[in-house]
Amino acid sequence: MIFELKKTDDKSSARAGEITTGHGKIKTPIFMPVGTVGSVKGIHISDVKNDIDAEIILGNTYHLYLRPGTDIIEKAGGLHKFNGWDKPILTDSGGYQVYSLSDTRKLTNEGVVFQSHIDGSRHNFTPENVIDIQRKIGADIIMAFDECTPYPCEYNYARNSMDITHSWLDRCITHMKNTEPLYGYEQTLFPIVQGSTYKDLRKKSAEYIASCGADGNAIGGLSVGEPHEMMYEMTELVCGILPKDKPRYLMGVGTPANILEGISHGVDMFDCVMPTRNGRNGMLFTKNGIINIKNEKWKDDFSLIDEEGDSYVDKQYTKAYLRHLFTAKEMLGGMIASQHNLAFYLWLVREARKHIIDGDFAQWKNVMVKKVAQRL
RNA sequence: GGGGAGAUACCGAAGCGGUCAAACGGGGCAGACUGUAAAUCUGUUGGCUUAGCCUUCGGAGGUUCGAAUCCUCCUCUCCCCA
Repeated sequence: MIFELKKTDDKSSARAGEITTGHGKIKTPIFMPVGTVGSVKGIHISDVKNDIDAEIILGNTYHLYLRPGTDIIEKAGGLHKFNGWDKPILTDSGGYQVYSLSDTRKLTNEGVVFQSHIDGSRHNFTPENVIDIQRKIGADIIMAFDECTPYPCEYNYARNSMDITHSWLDRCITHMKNTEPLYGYEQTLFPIVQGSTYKDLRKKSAEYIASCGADGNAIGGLSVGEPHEMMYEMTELVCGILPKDKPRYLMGVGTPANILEGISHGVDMFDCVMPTRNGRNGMLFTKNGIINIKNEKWKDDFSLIDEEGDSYVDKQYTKAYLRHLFTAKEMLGGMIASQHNLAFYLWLVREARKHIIDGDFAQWKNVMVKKVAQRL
């Protein structure tokens, strides 16, 4: 994997760059749609590619391992062949499930035993087999196995968890070196900074991760309920320590405003379920603010979903019609909203990149952050 | 024509003397959602000057300290038989 910095902003830490992978290039900053079980929920792969113009999507180790099972993915020839997405894929390691499924798992220094949310069966995840699974999935970017700590989190728990995540990282790096990609293209490991909301822990973790010399680095354990200012503060602190010549990935973030702030602090990659999940639940993100399309006020608004939107759904359907679909519980409603939201998120990061290159990112960002957070 | 059942809030439907402004569904309205156990979940749903008061359980009377609940009459609906 190669990362090339194209431009750095004068008035902020924002950067424009380009990542080259075995499945093509990614222009940064980038938003990566989440496709947990191998599908970006509700969206055809052709629309992810041609309408939304996504450059890379996510998959999830825990979920794909449980279903359809690593053997099926391997038989298919990897996730790219299985779902038909021929651009880069990044897989999360299951570290987020250590957090989100905390009621049904047991964490030790060795790894994590999960009880399947599907059938209750027990499954052992270690840094080593998580790498093996991701090798078989065939992700271009592989995430290290970590614990995403909850918020709030006691200092001692956060410190101990960070130490475990670091030790797991060492084992991931070793295991990456001892294994080979299965499908003929390079796979790159991203380590993950943890440390909850404690500055000293974040600093220590960022220094540790920086010292590993990986081709890209991630910031985890944020956007789990902490105040936005805290998230920005941690992001800024960590980005100041992580190497400048490697891409930085802020995991699980976020709202359009979160993403713009993240970019201004030097983040290059983002992913979040928000455009799809909130879309399925009737929330539309637009450059002028947030719409709850289920609200009564849209019932006879026959204007287009988003006059300035890039997706064909924006010009194909009206707000009143989309509201009707939600009211009638038609699945097309969630699909349209998801597609609109993803197209908007991709527009947002492309526009950010343009402004970084043009040199007026900071002032553009300050205006946009306010606009996109408004309630319409 | 004969026999039977019933009328409760936006709709369906419990309640069968006080703890009933009335369970529970649905619908309506609003909110939440951040490396997806989510096409899910939560709140709210008579009015008002809201620790209280006012008006509501088909209509009109009545019994009772007290009625959605008991009695009388009326109106309407549904089912069965002819």
